[in-house]
Amino acid sequence: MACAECPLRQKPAFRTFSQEELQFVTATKADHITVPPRADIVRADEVGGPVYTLFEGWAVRYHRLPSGARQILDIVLPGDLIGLASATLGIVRHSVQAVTPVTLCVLDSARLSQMFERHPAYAFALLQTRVEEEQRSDMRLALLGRAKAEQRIAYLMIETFDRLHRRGMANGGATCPFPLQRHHLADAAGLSRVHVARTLDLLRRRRLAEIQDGVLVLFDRPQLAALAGYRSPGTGAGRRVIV
Amino acid sequence: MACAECPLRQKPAFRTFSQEELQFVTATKADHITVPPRADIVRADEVGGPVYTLFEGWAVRYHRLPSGARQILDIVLPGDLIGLASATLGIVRHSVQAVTPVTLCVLDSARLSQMFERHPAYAFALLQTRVEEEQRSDMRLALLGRAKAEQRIAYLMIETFDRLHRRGMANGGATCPFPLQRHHLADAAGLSRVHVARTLDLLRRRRLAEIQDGVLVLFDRPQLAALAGYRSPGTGAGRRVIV
DNA sequence: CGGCTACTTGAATACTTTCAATCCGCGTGG
DNA sequence: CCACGCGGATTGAAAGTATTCAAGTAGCCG
Repeated sequence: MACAECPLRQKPAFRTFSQEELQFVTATKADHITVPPRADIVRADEVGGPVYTLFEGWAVRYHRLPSGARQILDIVLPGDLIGLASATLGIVRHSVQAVTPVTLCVLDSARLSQMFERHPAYAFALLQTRVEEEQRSDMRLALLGRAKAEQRIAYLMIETFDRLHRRGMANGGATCPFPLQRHHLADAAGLSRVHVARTLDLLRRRRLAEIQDGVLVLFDRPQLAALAGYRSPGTGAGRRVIV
Repeated sequence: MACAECPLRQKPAFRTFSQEELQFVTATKADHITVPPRADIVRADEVGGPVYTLFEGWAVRYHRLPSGARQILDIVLPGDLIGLASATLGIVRHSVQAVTPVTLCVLDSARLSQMFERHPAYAFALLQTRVEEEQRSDMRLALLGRAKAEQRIAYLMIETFDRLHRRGMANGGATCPFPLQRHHLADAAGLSRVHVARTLDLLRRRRLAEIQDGVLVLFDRPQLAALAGYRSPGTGAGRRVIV
């Protein structure tokens, strides 16, 4: 798959490239690989390592605590960058695990500094994307620190739905694929599996949303958003960078 | 205060500048202002707005939930950048509040894109700094999602101590200024004030650490770090950017 | 038909919050 | 100079919220 034909690039979530930038990215792409579910794409404390773009499938970025507990830091969706830390700092402190079968574009991380020299606008857009991620991360921080179980689950549902939607992966309505299982949600929301199950049950019985057979359905998005305190991201002022 | 003489720049936490970069920053600095405790430096949903460097004093970055609850997203220490989101995306979703009297360097945010064009190495270092912040943010996420109250407080103590230490603000030993009050800690750790008080009491009686009259004392750093699961950041491979 | 994994349910327990009362230090104004 | 008010800290008790432990169900695959 050549970058020029990449279907992801055309989705509203992503920035449009200049001709030169596209050429640069194409030259930076080194490979195209596949990873099975449950396999680690990146391991914490790994040194060096390439940068990837998730092309297809879902993954989770997570951190394992000394106690053995796991915290999912973010859900990685198609178009998201993986391993920027290893490219900039030389080391990652988190791991990334495939949830579904996953396809990755492998990028030559050594070319990152060249990108800064030759394509400043592109580099700036990369920074923008990081800042946006930071804002999402801030919301999750507030979620874990101050929200109740139902709010946490509701928020994750809507946020993920919206992220997919902007990538053209939510078939119009209020439905999208959702391959995460109870234990993924638990580790993402800072809850126990049991409590996640009860909370999902609650949301379903209130006719707000449900997850059934790998599909998320938002029955009542306005109420769900109100419950979760969710606000959709601004009017696409800064658009995401896909590398 | 001219940037060339800025005492912060020489601390180990910060990157060394080239002559041209220093000149650029000096030209970017627009003003030098002071803010009293409890005042907001940045307000959520503000559009535009300048970029600041915290020159002196402490501040907190926080997010207010619809419920009225507050989550402190990060502690802002001297040398930290404030308001990068407004410069890159044009809008911030968090607020920043002064904890102590605070002095700020005001920077012309419009020059940020020029920086990317003229000083790619500097721009790259800025990205590095963001990635480092992201790693710290990841740890806090894991803390709020999966750690017990004592671990949360212990972690915040050591991390903050270390950050100050690298800025030359922890007088050698195991002591540093700590102007945050119980309610700040509560909002940072996702706990109630009452529980923070009890937890601090516990840590003091176990002779691990205490906060007394605005001063943090780490009695037994190794045990405290073990309790919190704290790992000091790598061997300064990527150094922070001060703007 | 096992054996596996994901999910569900109930009860007991643990952790944290909320509420309420009290104390303390500090600056103000009588 | 001292009473007063205020914000912050402390303490005890009661109420929630979420976890853990323990069974038990359902679906899938060899």
